[in-house]
Amino acid sequence: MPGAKPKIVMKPRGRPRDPKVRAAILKAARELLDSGGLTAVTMEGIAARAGVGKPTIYREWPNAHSVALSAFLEFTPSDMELRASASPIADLKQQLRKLAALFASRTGRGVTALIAATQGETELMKAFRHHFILKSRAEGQKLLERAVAAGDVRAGLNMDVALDLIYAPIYFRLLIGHAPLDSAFTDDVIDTVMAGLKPHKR
Amino acid sequence: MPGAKPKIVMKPRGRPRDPKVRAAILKAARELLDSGGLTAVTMEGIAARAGVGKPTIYREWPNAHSVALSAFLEFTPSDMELRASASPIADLKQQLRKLAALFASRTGRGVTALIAATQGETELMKAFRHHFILKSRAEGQKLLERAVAAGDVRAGLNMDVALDLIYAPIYFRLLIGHAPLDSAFTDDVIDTVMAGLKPHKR
Amino acid sequence: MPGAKPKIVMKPRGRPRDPKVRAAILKAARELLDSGGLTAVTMEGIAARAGVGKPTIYREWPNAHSVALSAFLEFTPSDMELRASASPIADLKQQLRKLAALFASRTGRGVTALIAATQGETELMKAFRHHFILKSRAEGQKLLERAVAAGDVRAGLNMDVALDLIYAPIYFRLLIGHAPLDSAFTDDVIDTVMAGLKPHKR
Amino acid sequence: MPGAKPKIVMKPRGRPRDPKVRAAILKAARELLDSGGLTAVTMEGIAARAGVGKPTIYREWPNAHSVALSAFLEFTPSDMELRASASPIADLKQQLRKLAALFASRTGRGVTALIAATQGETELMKAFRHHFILKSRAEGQKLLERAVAAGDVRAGLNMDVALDLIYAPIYFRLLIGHAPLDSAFTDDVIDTVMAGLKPHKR
DNA sequence: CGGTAAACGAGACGGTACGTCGTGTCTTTGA
DNA sequence: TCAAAGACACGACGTACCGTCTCGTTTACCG
Repeated sequence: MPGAKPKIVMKPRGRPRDPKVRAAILKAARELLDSGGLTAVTMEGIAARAGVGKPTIYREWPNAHSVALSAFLEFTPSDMELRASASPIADLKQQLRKLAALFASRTGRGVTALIAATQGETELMKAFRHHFILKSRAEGQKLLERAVAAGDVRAGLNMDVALDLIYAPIYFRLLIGHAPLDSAFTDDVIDTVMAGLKPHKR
Repeated sequence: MPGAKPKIVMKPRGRPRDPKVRAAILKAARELLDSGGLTAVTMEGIAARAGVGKPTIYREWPNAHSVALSAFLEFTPSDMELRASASPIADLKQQLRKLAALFASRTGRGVTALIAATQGETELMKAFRHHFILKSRAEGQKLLERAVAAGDVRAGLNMDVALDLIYAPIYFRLLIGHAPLDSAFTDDVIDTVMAGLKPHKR
Repeated sequence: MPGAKPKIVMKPRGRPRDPKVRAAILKAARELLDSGGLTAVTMEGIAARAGVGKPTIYREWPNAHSVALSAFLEFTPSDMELRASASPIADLKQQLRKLAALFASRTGRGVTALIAATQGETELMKAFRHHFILKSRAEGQKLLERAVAAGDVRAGLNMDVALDLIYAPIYFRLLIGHAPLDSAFTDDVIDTVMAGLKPHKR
Repeated sequence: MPGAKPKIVMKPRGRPRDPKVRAAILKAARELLDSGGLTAVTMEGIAARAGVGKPTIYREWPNAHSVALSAFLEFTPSDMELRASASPIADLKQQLRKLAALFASRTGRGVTALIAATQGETELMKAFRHHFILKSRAEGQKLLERAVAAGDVRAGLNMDVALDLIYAPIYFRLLIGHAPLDSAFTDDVIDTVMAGLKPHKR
């Protein structure tokens, strides 16, 4: 698509933002999230820890939660580069394990709480959804399609529902905490989803 | 230790608590949660709206979130009295629809956010889990067992995982908001879980 | 006027204000004014030094300047109890000396700056004017009237102008600082005002 | 000192300063002082209103108050060109009227507050004192001396005190605001100072 | 029936964090 | 090399709630 998107550059006047400052802020936010949980992530705390003025933070983020989310997004490899193996189902299990590990981490736990605490349709929510939920689902969808092609999964399945069945349990256990979130569980999820609950016809 | 726990009644001296005050507090909390979301639920706000002193609230609840949760629990029929029909699967669908409706309501949405925002293992969390999650799961388990007995569901399934597959998607859509949470969806969840993803053997 | 002024008492509900807190705030304000001048008198500074929360101060005063003025008014004997001597003129000189000393002090200097910085007709200004300017003028007026009776001052003088001539130079020197403000000066002011600039008729 | 001070011209390299910029800054400062009082005069406000960068202002003035004072000095005829009449006393009255009018203006009121708020011996203070107070006093002194020569004023008067008596009341009324500052008042000041308070000997 | 103890409203209090504004210094690009 | 634009560290602003406390008042019960 050459020539498209004229990319209005709007050359920025004045002193450019210092990337080191941005990095310090994100680092501070992540450290606070890790050490003190969601409630420890305050604008004042971040500013103090990063050695930065509050207005500097407000210039880029509207509130402390945004900073924490940015930090999470920045520090986390959103494309969790799966080594495609022969079996799409095995790949799915691998992806689920990684996701679970990521969100079960200190920071991940905090971000999950953060997301949950964010009511309504905010920019924050959209960013998170795009970076993690949708990306995971897109990958998952590709894997499922490959599985369909390989004959491991039946055609004509309701893709949206199937994907929810796969990814929802992770967040569910994370939030409710009624049972552990480990790789045995995520593997079981895939197995059970694959097999269904109906008795096998024979 | 038979006969132990003599149940020291500790005859209550002084003025007894006024049940109307308690009701006013819960009412105020619920109204605030409905109208202004989670952030509107503050101790001061509740006290002002209920025409009550702050210490009166602190006498019974440790923080504003607890009050909101109490209000939700109090106002909500936790036993969602299912009319048992002939088909356990149909009953399951019915239960899921009710759950979805409950949590998709203004108040339910608020409580969900509240729960999500509650990090760590608090009394609040436990109460919520007991009243809603575990109760739903217990009912669901009974239904599944009946379905097994009826031959609709295969024996030997991993019950914990199966229940998570059933209930997780509701919270997932509620929290992430990537797709609507309606009865069509909850029905599809049951259907897909039942059928599994594998191609039907013939 | 018996029976008049029904004096609606409006019994104060809730916890009464702690006079010790009030005292601590005023003390802190005065110390700051003394040590760091007007710019050192900040709400945050006062709160920190008094070991008091900011809202506690805002409950009684609208801004830092008010606190400083209150402190000055509180700590200062506004009725500078003059020992009435035989000569009203001598009494006037004595009063002027005291006034000059009061406002030339560290705190007095600060308050003067404060007053000057207060543009417009604020409550603050009115309070200050009432406590110091008007009180001084009232005393001065009495002294002048006694002097008229004693034949030391001519009758029919423009009292307002005369009083301004007496009190203005103190503030003038204080604010402009073009020449020292000492008792020699204040005595000279009285002498010159008394004698006038015209050559003495003989 | 002939030949000395070779007047190192320091050939100005680069872009020369734009005199229009200076004017814009002073104009903005004066407008702000007029419209919003002393507190409205901020570096940021001036820069924004003048369409000028903050450093440009800091290059010439150390703080916002200085700019405001400069603006006042620049826009104001400091030599209030008195038409010398036959009577020095009448000239004095005329001068006092002009002074009062000048400082009673919106801007003048602001500058007065500014001066008063300036504690300590700053450059600002000195500049103001030199431009207005001392200049007025010098003129006044000349007039008084002429009056002495004319026999209207007694010789041997304490000149410093006399001048304070003349000029102080203007600032006093301006700052305290207990009574109006009009030409009737300034005329009365002169009259009363001239006549003194003592009864006329006969 | 009168004392006493707790509940209750009101609100003061020491705090913490909020989000904004102004300061004075700096580092860019553009003229 | 000056000017504009604006980033930056800093610090104070005034507000909102927090959770604790001290009041005076009300309402039961118990002696």
